[in-house]
Amino acid sequence: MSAKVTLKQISEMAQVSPATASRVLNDYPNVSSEIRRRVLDAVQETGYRPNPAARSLARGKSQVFGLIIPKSARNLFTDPYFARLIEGVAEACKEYDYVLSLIVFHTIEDESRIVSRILRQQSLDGVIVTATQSDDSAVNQLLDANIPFVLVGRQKNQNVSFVDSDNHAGAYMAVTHLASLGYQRIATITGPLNNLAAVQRKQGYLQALRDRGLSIEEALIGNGNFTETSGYVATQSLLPHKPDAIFAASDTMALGAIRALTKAGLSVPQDIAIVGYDDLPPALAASPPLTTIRQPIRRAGRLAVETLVDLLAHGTEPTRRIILPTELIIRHSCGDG
Amino acid sequence: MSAKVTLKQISEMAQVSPATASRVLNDYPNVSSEIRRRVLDAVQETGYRPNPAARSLARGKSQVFGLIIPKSARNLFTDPYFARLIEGVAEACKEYDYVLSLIVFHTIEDESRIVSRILRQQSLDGVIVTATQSDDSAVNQLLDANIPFVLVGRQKNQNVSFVDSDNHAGAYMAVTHLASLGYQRIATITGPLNNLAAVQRKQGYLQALRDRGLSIEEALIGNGNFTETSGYVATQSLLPHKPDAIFAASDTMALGAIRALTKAGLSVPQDIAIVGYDDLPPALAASPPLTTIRQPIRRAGRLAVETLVDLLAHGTEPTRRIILPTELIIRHSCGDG
DNA sequence: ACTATTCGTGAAATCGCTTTCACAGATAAT
DNA sequence: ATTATCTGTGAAAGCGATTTCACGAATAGT
Repeated sequence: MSAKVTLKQISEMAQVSPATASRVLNDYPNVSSEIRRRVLDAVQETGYRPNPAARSLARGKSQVFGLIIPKSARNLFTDPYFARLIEGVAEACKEYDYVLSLIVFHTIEDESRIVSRILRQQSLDGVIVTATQSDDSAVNQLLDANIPFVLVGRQKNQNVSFVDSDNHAGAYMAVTHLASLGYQRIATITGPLNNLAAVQRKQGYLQALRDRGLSIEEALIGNGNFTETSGYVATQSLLPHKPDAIFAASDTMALGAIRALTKAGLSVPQDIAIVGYDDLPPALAASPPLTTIRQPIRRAGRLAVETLVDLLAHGTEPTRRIILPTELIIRHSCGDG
Repeated sequence: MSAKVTLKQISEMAQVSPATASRVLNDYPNVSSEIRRRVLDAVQETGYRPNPAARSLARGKSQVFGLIIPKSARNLFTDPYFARLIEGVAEACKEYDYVLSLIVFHTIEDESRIVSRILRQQSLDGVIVTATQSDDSAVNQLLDANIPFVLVGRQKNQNVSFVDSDNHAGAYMAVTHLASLGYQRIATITGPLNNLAAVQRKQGYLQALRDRGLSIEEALIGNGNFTETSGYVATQSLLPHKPDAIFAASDTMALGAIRALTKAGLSVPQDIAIVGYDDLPPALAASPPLTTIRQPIRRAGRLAVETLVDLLAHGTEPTRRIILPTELIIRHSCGDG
């Protein structure tokens, strides 16, 4: 029950050559059912599992996927977003029998260097990259190196496979919801605009305003960077312009907004309505519980893996573009529900 | 610059045998400095990196650590705790040149099965286990199988290496802080008592009460399970007994407590003081910002890896027991600061 | 009935690195 | 001076799979 079993032993037990045993294990077509059974029995009996290192060496594939989280995401790492994403990725990797290797950059030199190390080392079959900024060099390096990868969250470069949620539609939904409740002076707090998701949410906001016939006021657009503090600060600069509702491009910023409003003696939603984005746990616990946009993060992680598997099996062309739907979760920060 | 470089090529460039080249790469003592230089030069020039699969195969080690997160932690996975822990672990793994393989259980059958799969597969050099419950079978299996591992967070079984933070001292500090501010009827909301950390925090609470000469009242001890909701519920059952302060064994529960208090028309800290535990980001964003106990989670992750490396190098005996200090972070939920 | 395919199987090479063994030359011990 | 011990190095044997090649048997084609 203990010492490692090898293919050779299996083949002896089944009285076939290792070659044939290997064929059985890899589901090759041309093996007689009789032999297939004998081998499978031996495997069953011994609890044999192929040695991954040997297999990697012989096949020239590692059966490892890397999940790379660039330095720029460092502050975001405390964000439950990543926990969710990682969870989805880990789960799917396990299912497809890949080992998940987590690669977190900490310093900038890391970033440029590690990617090239990955290549030489030929140790990753594919890579999932998340939280890229518009200018991320990692993407280009990966591209140059011709190593299969998929992005979670889009990037400007059109020529890559990605899975993303529909930021534009999510923001549009949020703002439309506010408008339909009768709010007129709807402000927004954006994310950092070097992040494509942030840009798209902003555009969704603008589009909704236009479609609703509401005017766009520069003063009602505050800039944040997804952090609580930035939400707090942005809200303070928004207040003089008398918004009656705020669409924050992340829950965390929405929380900051609430804090600023409370401090200013305003109450939510009586004085100002708020919609967040993400539907992370704190949104539910906030007071009032936050109306927000939910994006299927875990599913995105899983799909990223599945896309990668697909890429490996069927080639990287054409690039896969997957956009997941978002939902409006109505709670109490808009005065309805 | 591209196609994979092998040891053989290096050895040819340096005009030595592959054996010697290997020696250089692995820092063996008996190689002349002349040859060492030649080999190193060739490595430099080609950007050679040993093929991990081949190395694993030859050495019989995988250079992979597993981080296993049992099913029981599932609900906790949204907890930033894990993000932090993973970050620490990932960082240290990278430093020590290990690949980190994330193993998340989803179903119970998973748990019992996967561990045994890990063994057969001989694919993990070591394992870090977190969020174990008192009765976790994974630990015993690992023990039986003789595979090196370290726990993050203690467990009842004394015979294992672990890194943990000082839960008892943390709780003690929190409660002592409340007592020294003059609070007399200090309640607590515990974590699930099948979790050793929760038990230890409760004991720290009790001890502090005793040392301060405060009486212990069963009615002031509420049971929670680390979730927001459980904090909310526990607080409601606590209120009839008129506590003037609450020590919640997690920030998340503290948030639930605040919600319950607010709903009951009580304000923090004027009516009731609160101390949390963890110092996760929401603690800062809460209103009022939460006084809490900070534990060095990321560091714990890093130390777990280092301990594992040590275990591998110097044997698993004696078991390593590392207890990290906690800090009291004073903010505004206790009426001071 | 006879050559041409297809099938099922085993022998052996290979993947890239580590490690044991043997050996010559240098150094130390007697 | 002679034998014993190191030292530095290379040849070659693994590590445990996969895969190519070859070959006899079975099947198909004419």
